[in-house]
Amino acid sequence: MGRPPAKSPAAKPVPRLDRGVLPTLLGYALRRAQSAVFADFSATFSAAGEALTPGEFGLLVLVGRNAGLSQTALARALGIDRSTLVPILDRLQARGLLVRRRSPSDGRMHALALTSSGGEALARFTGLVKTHERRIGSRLSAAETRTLIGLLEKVRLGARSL
Amino acid sequence: MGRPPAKSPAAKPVPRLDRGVLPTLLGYALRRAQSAVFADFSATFSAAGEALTPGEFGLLVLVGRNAGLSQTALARALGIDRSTLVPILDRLQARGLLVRRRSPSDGRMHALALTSSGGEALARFTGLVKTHERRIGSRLSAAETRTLIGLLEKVRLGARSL
DNA sequence: CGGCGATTGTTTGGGCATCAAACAAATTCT
DNA sequence: AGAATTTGTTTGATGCCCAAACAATCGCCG
Repeated sequence: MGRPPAKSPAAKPVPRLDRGVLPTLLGYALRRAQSAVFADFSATFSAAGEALTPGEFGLLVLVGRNAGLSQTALARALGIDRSTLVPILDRLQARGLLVRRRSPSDGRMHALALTSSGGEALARFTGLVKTHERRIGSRLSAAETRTLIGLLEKVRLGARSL
Repeated sequence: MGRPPAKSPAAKPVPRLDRGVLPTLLGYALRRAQSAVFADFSATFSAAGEALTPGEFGLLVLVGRNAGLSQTALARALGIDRSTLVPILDRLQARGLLVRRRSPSDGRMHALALTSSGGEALARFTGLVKTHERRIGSRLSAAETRTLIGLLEKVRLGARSL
């Protein structure tokens, strides 16, 4: 499938370009893997007629599991600015997946919560994520997957320059 | 500066929020590691008074190592659309790091090449990247780093849904 | 108890990545 | 020669990201 067996002598040279040091770089491998995984995530959802990004999934899980979370706390957990979170919540709220309720104890805060339909959607999404995870981990044994997650965690901690 | 050592009993509860299934997900670990690594990359460069993204570094390496590369070939290698590449090259060219020369053999193509100053800059950048790589890999043995890169490659191949 | 400082969510403004669609110029195929 | 393809570009639409400024609200402290 790479190229027509041996037909046209030099239809498309496909020069197999030189990547220099890149293949030895951890950051490069990470970036490429991340990109492929993101594409697989998107494809898995759109194939099921759903639309969601990994970030939105993480957000929904966090809100679903932590009742009455504030936007600032959520932004912190996601590692993004509070102002960045606003349009994301707007969209999710417009889709009817979550609501911003005024906190009774503190009039400044919004207590975030999934709607019932948001809860159902999250269950559905979680199923799709499991399918997706099965695919991206298909070339790894269960032990390798655990190892990988552990190593990624070490990288994350080592990178801390924030 | 983090917080007053042990003064007020419950100044900020910091509720340690529940991440649900997220910690078991490979995609989640990947995304978090990627984010931290990106931040470390930026910090490493800006601390040295330079400014570059991982993507730009990869692009420069590719152009430096593959003389006369066309924009379409480069976009393919980077996994982005040719139209996305245009403003990126504009910026790099404006910084004097590379040039678009018209190909003598094919008037449609641009033969990309680093300028001499671009070559010098790339050498400097490569040094910074090595520093950065040392930091993000600081909690890993050399063997673990190799293992990690190998596992990431397997993930990338497994994810192929393009 | 009244004002001041801190916190929260939001708006605005700027930057950058990404894709799709449409186009002119150049090349290649028929 | 004429048609089809390729290449780089422009335009338009999303979306993420941050910083700075702001109104509303809360909490502390005099």
